[in-house]
Amino acid sequence: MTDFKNVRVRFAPSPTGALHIGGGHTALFNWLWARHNNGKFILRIEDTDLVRSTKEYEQTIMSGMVWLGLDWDEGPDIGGNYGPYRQSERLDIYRDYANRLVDEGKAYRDGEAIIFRVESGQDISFRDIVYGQIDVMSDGLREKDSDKLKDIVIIKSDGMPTYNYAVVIDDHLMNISHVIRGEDHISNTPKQILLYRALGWDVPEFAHLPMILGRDKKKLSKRHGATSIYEYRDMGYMPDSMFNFLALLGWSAGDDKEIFSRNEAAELFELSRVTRKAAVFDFDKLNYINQEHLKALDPMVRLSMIKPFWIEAGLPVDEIEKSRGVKYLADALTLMAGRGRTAKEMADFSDYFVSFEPVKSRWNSDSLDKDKLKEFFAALFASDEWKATQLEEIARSWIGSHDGAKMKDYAMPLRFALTGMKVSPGIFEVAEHLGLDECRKRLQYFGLM
RNA sequence: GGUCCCAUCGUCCAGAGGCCAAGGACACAGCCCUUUCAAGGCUGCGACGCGGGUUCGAAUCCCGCUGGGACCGCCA
Repeated sequence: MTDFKNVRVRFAPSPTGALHIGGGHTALFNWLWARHNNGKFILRIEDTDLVRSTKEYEQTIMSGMVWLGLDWDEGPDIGGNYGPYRQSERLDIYRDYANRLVDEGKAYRDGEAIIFRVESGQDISFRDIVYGQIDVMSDGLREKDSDKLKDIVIIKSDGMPTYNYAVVIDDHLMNISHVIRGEDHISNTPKQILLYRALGWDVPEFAHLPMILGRDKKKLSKRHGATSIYEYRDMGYMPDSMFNFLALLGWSAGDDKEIFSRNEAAELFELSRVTRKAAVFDFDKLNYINQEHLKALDPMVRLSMIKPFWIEAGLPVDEIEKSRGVKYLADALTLMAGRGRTAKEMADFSDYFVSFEPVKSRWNSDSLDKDKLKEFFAALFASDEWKATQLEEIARSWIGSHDGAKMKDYAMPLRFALTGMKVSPGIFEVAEHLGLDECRKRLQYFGLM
């Protein structure tokens, strides 16, 4: 399966909406196959639906792909030897071949449209790389609720080609070796094969991909909530994680490795290992994968992922970066190790490193018995070094020498005063990182010093 | 209604006749660690839809049933 020469695959979205999960999944598998074989990944815009297609969506889809890390070798923006890559710019090509079909008596005109005649008794079976042999006879191409044979419209009355026709012309002319697309296209394939034959062309390899379903096992749609790739970005999922997660829907390398990079996936990917069963989009797994990537990230890169969410929350990130340095922020996130599954969660859980304001609004010290705490904090601040290990040591010995004192009765108030949260990394580490002055400031504010 | 596809733990995958009294991951439960929550470690729960074949032997092959899904548009 790896001996294919000159692999050329394409992702051919119609610009009628943002890049959604299903489209991203298809694009991803095409990219994987191209990169695995050192082939070409082509982006082709199928904008033949005049009323729904827009340039804005075309742009959005491209940025969605860029975000996912799917780079293409030929496309409307960068050109290539097989252009144009926008179907609306290939109209004369479709026209010419349609006329040829009419001249040969294989198609006829009806109104302004051109329609391909479907003959009965044609064996239009094909072998799919993932689904195997699929047997179909042309007699099965019927009109809905009728037993009439259904001819195929190839040029619409508005002069635009139909999907089933344009896809054949383009895939052939663009020298596509493998047509990799969603399983919902399996039943379109026989029609396209009829067209390939009428035109006298060889058919490419076909590989259909399993669908992605919602939790209710219905085709993923708006009803299931987020469908656009961008919505995931905004929720705090990172591109590497989305890539990793999507790659695992309908494919596995066969080993137990589930967390991997784009390059590792490209290296291991095999079309023959793609699953046939539709897969349910599982947020739990996505969360897990995102968390794993979050943990593994280089500190500076991690910071760049978290920063936008801090800024969105109105925190003075740039100010802190200037006064305390980027390393302070990056290290703060390293301290968060494993806390937070999305970038947004991690940002929310660590806001107190950026500003004291959110802490003030989250907590007050009214119900505390401050006298004992003040004694304890005074002991802490007497430390000759503001280091976590040292602070903890002092805390333990202070607690050991005070009858009935428990660590949590002192550590928790400290945690609340410093973070405003009942949950945080080890509180002495937090204290060390915040620094003596900042800690004093916070404790004083709460009347604990 | 017609054509086609699919069917292993709740979910994602492994399994391509004996290595499977079915393995991993997520989720869930419990324990350990512990100043909290995570992370980490350990344990547990949990599936081959049903019925027939073929075979010495079937999750794996065949048939039927059932259950899902896709398509049948001058949308893609």
